[in-house]
Amino acid sequence: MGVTKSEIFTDYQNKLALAARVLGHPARIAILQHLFKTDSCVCGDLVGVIGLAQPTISQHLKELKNLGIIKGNIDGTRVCYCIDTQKWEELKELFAGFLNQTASDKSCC
Amino acid sequence: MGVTKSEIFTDYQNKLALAARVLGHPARIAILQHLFKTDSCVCGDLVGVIGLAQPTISQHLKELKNLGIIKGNIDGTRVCYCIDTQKWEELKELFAGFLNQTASDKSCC
DNA sequence: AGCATCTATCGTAATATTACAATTAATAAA
DNA sequence: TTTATTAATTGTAATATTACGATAGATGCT
Repeated sequence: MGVTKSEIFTDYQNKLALAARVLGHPARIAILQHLFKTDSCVCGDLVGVIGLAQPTISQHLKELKNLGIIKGNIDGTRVCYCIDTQKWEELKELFAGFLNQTASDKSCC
Repeated sequence: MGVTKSEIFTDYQNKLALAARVLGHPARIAILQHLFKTDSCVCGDLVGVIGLAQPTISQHLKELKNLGIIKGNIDGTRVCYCIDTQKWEELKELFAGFLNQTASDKSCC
């Protein structure tokens, strides 16, 4: 086999796992960090900043766009990217709801 | 190719991405939810709860253990699992530090 | 129009992940 | 000691991911 059995899990479980998987690559973390750091639209210098080939960066940007947390805007021959602040808040809430769970320390473990 | 170029990224980027990737499967989300929900040691009923084969569950548990967020404790023929609350707090901080970044809304995007 | 620049897509190779049957290992119970 | 029970490991097939060269598409410039 080798294909995740999404159908046996809840929508929440699938949604959270999908979001986590998109964050699960250092290049995508680096891209997001750079977008926050410049705090402006980043137009075309991502390849130089990250250090991967242009098609690879394009592929990572596509996944971030698919998740919805970045937006692209065509500006001549360039494309400018920035964080979708609305979607970022939603992502934050999604993770917070999961990570803020608390467990009591049990003697058995 | 096909192998992530970890060496071009920072330790933080690699660490966060690794943690996110471990959370990036619905079965592992489901396992963690179950551990929190029962708020006690879960001994042996995970296969029935999640709905995947025993070796598959064992494999997912191994990844969660490798990340350090769950602990296992041998109890006769069974193994009891629970959340490592210390490590969970660290994970929470790791994600919070990243997710709490804010961006201003820019007109270009 | 012709050329330069930048991004997306296609094709493909290498590697990683997911799932499970079969087996092994370890303890409990009879 | 034999048998039952439970978890981990091994082996393997199917699929997904990652990376990049080559190419295509779109816009700007001369």
